[in-house]
Amino acid sequence: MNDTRQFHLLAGQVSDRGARSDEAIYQALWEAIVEHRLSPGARLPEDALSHAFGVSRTTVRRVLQRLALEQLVTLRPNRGAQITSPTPSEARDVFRARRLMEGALLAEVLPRITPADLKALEAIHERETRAEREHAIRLSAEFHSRLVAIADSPSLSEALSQLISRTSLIIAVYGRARAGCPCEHIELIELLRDGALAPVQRWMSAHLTRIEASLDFTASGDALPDFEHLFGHHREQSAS
Amino acid sequence: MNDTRQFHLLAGQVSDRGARSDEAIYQALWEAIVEHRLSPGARLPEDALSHAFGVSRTTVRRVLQRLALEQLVTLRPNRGAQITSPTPSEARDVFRARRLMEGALLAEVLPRITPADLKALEAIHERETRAEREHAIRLSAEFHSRLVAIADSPSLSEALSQLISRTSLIIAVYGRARAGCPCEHIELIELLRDGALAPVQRWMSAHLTRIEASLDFTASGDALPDFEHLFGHHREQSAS
DNA sequence: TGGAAAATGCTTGTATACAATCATCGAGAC
DNA sequence: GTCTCGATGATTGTATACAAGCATTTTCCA
Repeated sequence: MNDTRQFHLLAGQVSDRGARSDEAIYQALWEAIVEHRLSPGARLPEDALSHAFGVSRTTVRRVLQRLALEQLVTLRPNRGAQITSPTPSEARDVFRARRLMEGALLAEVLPRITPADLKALEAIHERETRAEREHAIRLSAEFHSRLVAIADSPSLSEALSQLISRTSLIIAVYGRARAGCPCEHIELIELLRDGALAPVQRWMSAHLTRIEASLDFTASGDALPDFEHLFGHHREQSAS
Repeated sequence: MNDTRQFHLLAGQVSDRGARSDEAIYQALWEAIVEHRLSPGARLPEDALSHAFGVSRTTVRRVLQRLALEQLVTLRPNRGAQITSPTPSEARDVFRARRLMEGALLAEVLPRITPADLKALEAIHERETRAEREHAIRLSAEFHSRLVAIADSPSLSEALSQLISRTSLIIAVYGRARAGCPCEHIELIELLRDGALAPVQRWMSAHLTRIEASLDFTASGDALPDFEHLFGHHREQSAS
């Protein structure tokens, strides 16, 4: 019943509609997914989204396809889109991939890191500790993204960003307590300041393993989120 | 003048049209790009493609968006799609990313490799040496894809596959002689058989660096490929 | 009363129509 | 003769219409 209002709050964030609204809609959905306001398994009817964002289904569909290629939503033929529920094996794969990539990337990060970078990471960590649960999850992802960005390799940054987003999804399904303890990140900053590669790599691997170990793969994780409360009303009934 | 016929030959490969033609069209375009039958800079008019493949622009557009997200084609607003011409800095980044990822991945490959895997790699190498120039490029990409697949990590395989495809694009623009000497791959197979990690990693890094070093970054690389000869005529004028 | 089959409603898949934007070509003025 | 401005053609961007598919519910029969 009235799916539309569920997404309206989401659409509220979208200011510049009209020209190139794809990016805005993508951002809104991406944040909602990463911040766990949209739970895995949630259905994403094109009609409701198009109405909420004030665009046609064509535009919504394009954004959904992009999210699907990034594995954040699953597109089943004739069944529509829903937030991806990673399987346990997919989850383990993502952590393995992250351990490998982030470990290797740190060797590129360390020689390039500047005091400004450390300051930026500290700032994110600071906000992490203060933020609400939801924002903390996004900020934790932002911390890792920012870290790998120091390596200055667009290809690797993008690949890892996708893995990081998917991690948020995994935590949404299998996470018990909070996601990987943001408090831990301060330890990494100290190690980065020291500048020794091996300890940094060891810490990162352990960090990711700790998060993975904190998961409970027995949970099912099928939920129907409350879209109405999520995105609020973007415009009344509208339409001509 | 009649762009349509340019793509018809491409469409000829697409047998199962109708239900879920996306994958077939994607494959056809992907192969044409990787095999250098479609050169960087080539424009991809939606109308011509839709006519050649016998589908609507909607379907073509979806495939083009996917290729764009994989960085194989570039989508400029109101200007349409064209095969991506990687910049020199993008090219260098791809090689750096590949050195890093493939190097790290080999540590995962080596413990898992089986005699069957070695046989499969040998088979690809065999076909590489016999194939025409065009197919050799695709087979070289396939060799690397197959190699990383042994690590059994879907996430990493997909990420690396994209980098490998982009490498083909880079060679198309900046390559002088043939792409990285397929003959070299036999050396890697021998090293893999030995089973020592360090030499394998060293070889791979050197292999990629050799390919990169063989490039000429002074070339511009703007060309308009002959679509008609490329894809042939898929169906006459058709349409109702 | 329980199960199965059919019908209805809703959602997606595809194609097409119309509007907007850009590139090209031509004409005119300096 | 060259440069600039205007018009025309082609291509893309968006929205909508229609058809096809799935899910649910209702109804009928055992």
